[in-house]
Amino acid sequence: MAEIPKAYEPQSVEDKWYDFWLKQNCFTADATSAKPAYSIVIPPPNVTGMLHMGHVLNNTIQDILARKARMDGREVLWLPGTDHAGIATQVMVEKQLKKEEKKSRHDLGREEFLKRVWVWKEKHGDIIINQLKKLGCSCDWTRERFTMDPEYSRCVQKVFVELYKKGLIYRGKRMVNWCPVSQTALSDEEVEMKPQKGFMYYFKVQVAEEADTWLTIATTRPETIPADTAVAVNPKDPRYAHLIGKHVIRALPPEMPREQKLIPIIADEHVDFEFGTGVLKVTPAHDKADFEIGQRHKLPLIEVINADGTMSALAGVDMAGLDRFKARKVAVEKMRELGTLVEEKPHDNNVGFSQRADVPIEPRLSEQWFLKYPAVEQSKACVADGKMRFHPERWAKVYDHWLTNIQDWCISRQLWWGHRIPVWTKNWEGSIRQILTALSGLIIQDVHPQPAGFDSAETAIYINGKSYPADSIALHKLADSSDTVLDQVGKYQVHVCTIHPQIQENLELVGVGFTQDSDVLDTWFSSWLWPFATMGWPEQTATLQKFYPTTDLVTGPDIIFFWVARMIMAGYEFMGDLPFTNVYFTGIIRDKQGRKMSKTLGNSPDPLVLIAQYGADALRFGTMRSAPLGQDVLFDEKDVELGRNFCNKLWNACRFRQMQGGEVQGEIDAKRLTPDDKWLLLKLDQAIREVSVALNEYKFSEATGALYRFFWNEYCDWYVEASKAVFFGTDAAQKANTLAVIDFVLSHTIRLFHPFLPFITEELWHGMGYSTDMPDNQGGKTIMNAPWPLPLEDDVKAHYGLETRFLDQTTAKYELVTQGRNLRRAGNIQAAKKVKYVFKPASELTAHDAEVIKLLLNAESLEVTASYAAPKGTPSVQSALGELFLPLEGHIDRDAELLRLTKEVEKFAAEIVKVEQKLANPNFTQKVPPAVLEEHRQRLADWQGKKAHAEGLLKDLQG
RNA sequence: GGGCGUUUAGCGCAGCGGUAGCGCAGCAGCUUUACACGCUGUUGGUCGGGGGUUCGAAUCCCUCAACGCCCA
Repeated sequence: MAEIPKAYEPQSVEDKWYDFWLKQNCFTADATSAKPAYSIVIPPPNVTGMLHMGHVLNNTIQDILARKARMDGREVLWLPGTDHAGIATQVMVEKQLKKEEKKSRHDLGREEFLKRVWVWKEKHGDIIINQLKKLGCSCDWTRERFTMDPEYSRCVQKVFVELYKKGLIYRGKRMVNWCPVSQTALSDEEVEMKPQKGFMYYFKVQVAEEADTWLTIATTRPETIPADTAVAVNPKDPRYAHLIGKHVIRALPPEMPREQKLIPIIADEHVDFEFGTGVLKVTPAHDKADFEIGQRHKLPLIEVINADGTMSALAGVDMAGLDRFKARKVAVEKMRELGTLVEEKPHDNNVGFSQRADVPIEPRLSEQWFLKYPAVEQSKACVADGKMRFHPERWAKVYDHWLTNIQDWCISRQLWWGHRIPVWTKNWEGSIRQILTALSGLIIQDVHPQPAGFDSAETAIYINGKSYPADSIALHKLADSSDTVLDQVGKYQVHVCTIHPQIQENLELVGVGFTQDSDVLDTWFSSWLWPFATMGWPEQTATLQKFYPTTDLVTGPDIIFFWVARMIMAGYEFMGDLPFTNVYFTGIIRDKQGRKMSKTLGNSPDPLVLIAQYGADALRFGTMRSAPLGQDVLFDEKDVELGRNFCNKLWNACRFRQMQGGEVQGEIDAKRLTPDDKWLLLKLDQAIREVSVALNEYKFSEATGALYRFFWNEYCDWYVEASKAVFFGTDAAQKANTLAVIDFVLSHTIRLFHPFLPFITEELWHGMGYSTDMPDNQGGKTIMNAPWPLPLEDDVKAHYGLETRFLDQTTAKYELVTQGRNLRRAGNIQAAKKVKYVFKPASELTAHDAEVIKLLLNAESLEVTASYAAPKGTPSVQSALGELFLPLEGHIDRDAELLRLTKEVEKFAAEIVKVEQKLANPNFTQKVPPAVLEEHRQRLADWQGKKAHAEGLLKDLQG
């Protein structure tokens, strides 16, 4: 720091040091290191993502953990990367295509479209990565991964085949959440429930067998009436029990002949008496619960809504082709015309929305791939028994509840961008023997050498659901066997699931007739492998051996099911061990009114703008300071401003030190330590303890709070001001000793701040010269590797004479100063006026302490006289150290002084009453521990003494 | 409907059995030779309501209420 600007200017400092760290490979993890490992994998942001406040919170925490671990002497791997984000990315490129070329993805075709996505990815995919660098993230960029990298994709495919072979993956026709806009299935977790204002429609249907009996049914979705295949009542419901087994005449579509409109009245325990009229229309093709009822009662399925959300021909002439919401209105109108509409009432209900397209999802029957989750029990147990810890702990319950009620995972998506399902299908006519012979020719293995960790076993063959060996020789042998069943000619569906490139090639050959499944896998089906697929799995790489399982995971609780739980299962299933030992769940960033950050509200500040304005350190510090454990974070730009102010304070405190000159980091002479020095060293010791404990408990706001308090309120406000008593003096040796203390404290403080404020601390570390004496790998090159400060050891404390009494004594001295300053304020003394104080010490006062008190009081002089006899009415305060007078020689503001004293007496009296009441209670005095009783008695005496003193002054003034 | 969380000074939070605290804001003053991104002093609270346990409750228990989130 040759030239010291008056205010800290972050921009150039930040860029300079980030470049330095990169050039020096400071973030690169060494898998061969002998140091204990610390590892953390980034929750991969979407490639389409832009840095928002949630990223700032999340990644600052990870960076703090990583930097702290490095200072603790650990070999740190913070593994970064991005997620291909199936729907989000595809939608984005499709939009661009439409805007720029007025084309749809179908106009281009699958292959060409995917080329475009890759072009987009190459061009824009590293935006968020560069933004993370701006924030100071110390990720190992040499290991950056993308979930569509070829190696990563191979892992996804391998996992698919393994699970497929185990029979955990199956294809099934099921109700899924269908997004009519994106035209793909969504998992439950991608559906967001939103309260909606709608209507409950009541309509009546005639019982076919009893022309006079009409049933009233309540529904929110009248457009699905043509898809009703039953009405259900609870068998215990006396209102309807006698009708079970009879039929009703479905109202829509009206043009349908009566006999085709007859649907049965069935009994089902699940029908709620209370809801609506107690009669439920059952639409198995368009409602999840109804589908299950349909399964139980073997009801037929009628689909009246198409994939794009329009009505099918089966909906009848009035509705066919209409959008589902328009059709609802038409259905109501039709029933009104028919006279079957009884009433419509406003009704609030929860409707599932597609998170991506923000339209109501449509429960839809479709053929999808499902996964039965593996390693569920182990995953549950590791959290339940504390092997893996959640912070805050309460998320463990949520996790456990979800795992207990777990449902199969719909892993297929009808998208183009993603990992294509590695299954090839052929509908084959002939005999199994012929099929086996043909397959044995296709399943030629090991023509291409496989990467380590992959082998030919990763192929599975199913013929009409029956498994066959995926081995050319075995197939051949089987085809040659005399089993006559093999000669049965028929129609067979053959599935080949393989990651073997040669086999894939063979299957695709013209004339062979296999076609690959057109679906891709859910994006989470790739990110659940993140903690190990990023480290070179399935090969047992050095990285994997050194850094798996990872130490911490930092993420939002909103993806506890999507991602966290699934990673744990994948960890056990494929690595045989948990993927991380601690999970820290951040809060959600909200604006200062507590609203979620959203683009539409425009309440989401751009972190890069904030960084440009205040500096990355300021943004980090402000965010951490206002982020309590497990609570949502109410973001206020004021916090960033505070962070900037803090950096400036730190900067200027160092500037002050520099301006004093002298030797850097000289030796501390224990004999020359003043009580202020000792007080400060003890406070530093306390701060080191507090910050270390807070960080171990993931209490980041507490850690920043402790540092802030120590540095600003203790070091700057008291110590630095007191040190001026030495610097303004003439004792050179004493000055040097004070400088040595300052350097000791600053060099520790800067290190304590480094995980939070990486840039300014690196700048100061070098600028102040604290790096010079350090070995290269211990802070000589960068503060990143400087040792984390440890609490002072007992022998060190003994050597420097750091007895705890210096804490109390010095604190009392500073309190005396505050009281003295208050005297002059209360006496309406002009701030600019230097005044004389007189101190009457209770015991001897050192010249140093007298000088410090004088300086802190900004006094013209401080006369220390044990025998001082104050003129009557002289304002004074009493403390443990003695009595401090402000003699004003006739310039007393009598009214102000009266007011001050009266207020004091009142306050003391109130405190005395409180303590006296307690002490007057015999139960209290008898049952309370002696120490507490003694403390109360002491307190009472203190207050009484103070009150007596103030009353004495008051009396003098009045008399 | 079930579960979880929150409720402490105007705002944001800490305290989780022994004298109610911090930051911001507010108020009053200050070109004090590191810092006005600063300095000094200072006003605000029957700790959501009610009940209980205890010598003693913001803190433990019960109950009610409001708000928020998650799952049906």
